Amino acid sequence: MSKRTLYTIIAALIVVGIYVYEAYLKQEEQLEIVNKGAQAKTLTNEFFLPTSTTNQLVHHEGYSLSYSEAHEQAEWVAYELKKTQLSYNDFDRPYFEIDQAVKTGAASWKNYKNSGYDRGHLCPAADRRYSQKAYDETFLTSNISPQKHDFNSGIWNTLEQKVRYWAKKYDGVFVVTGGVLKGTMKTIGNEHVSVPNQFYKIVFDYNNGTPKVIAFLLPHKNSKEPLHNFVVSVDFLEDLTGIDFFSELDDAIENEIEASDSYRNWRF
DNA sequence: CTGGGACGC
DNA sequence: GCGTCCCAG
Repeated sequence: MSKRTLYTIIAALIVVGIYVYEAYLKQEEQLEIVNKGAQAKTLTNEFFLPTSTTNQLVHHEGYSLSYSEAHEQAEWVAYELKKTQLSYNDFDRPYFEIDQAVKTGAASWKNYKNSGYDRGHLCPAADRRYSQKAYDETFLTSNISPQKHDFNSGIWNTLEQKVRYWAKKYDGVFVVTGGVLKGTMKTIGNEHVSVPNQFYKIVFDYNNGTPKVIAFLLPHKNSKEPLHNFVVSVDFLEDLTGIDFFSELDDAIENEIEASDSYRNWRF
């Protein structure tokens, strides 16, 4: 065998070796994502998770979500906000990243660039300030929806602050939130991210005597009306979205709390 | 708190 | 792409 042939063979082996090694690394990375999801799932109180109409559940450590590929955003994001998680840590805002745990491919943040719409958090960054990791995790593109800035910084922000107030007052709450992905919607970006015409939020107090729930449906525009003007029943939201929000909850409790659109048990 | 955009490396 | 600075609701 000539030296030249030998060198050619060695070079070929090196190329193949690199290729195999890269494939190995990629597989390890995928496994890590899957394991993290499984771990997060066991840490999540699954009984309260809504159903996924899109059959794509994603679990992160700080929240779970159901991703709608058709609308390039979550149909719901759900998380527990414990009283002990409320914190005044002031982390630097990271860059938004594509959520690699979304198998169909989460939207790029570039869809939002110069769109005129905010990258509106569904699980608010301020609700996950108990650790840098949890905070950064809210900046995944699976956790955002296009929102008008005056809405996001206005009545939506007010509602998010109210949730933190309730979490403190009632020693923790469960939260489910999202845009209503129905009807005719405008889209933004190359991936056509839908702009919801309404946003909802459900707050569940599970450990303060009798379980109680309050649900809001807000048009996608800012308002100076009081928040209680936007209270609806969970049943109403279920009819609107097709999502079953408390399917794992005891039926008797479920039926009672879902039918109510009263806010008499909630202090504003 | 909720976010945006411009500029330089 | 990342850091820094300045901006508004």
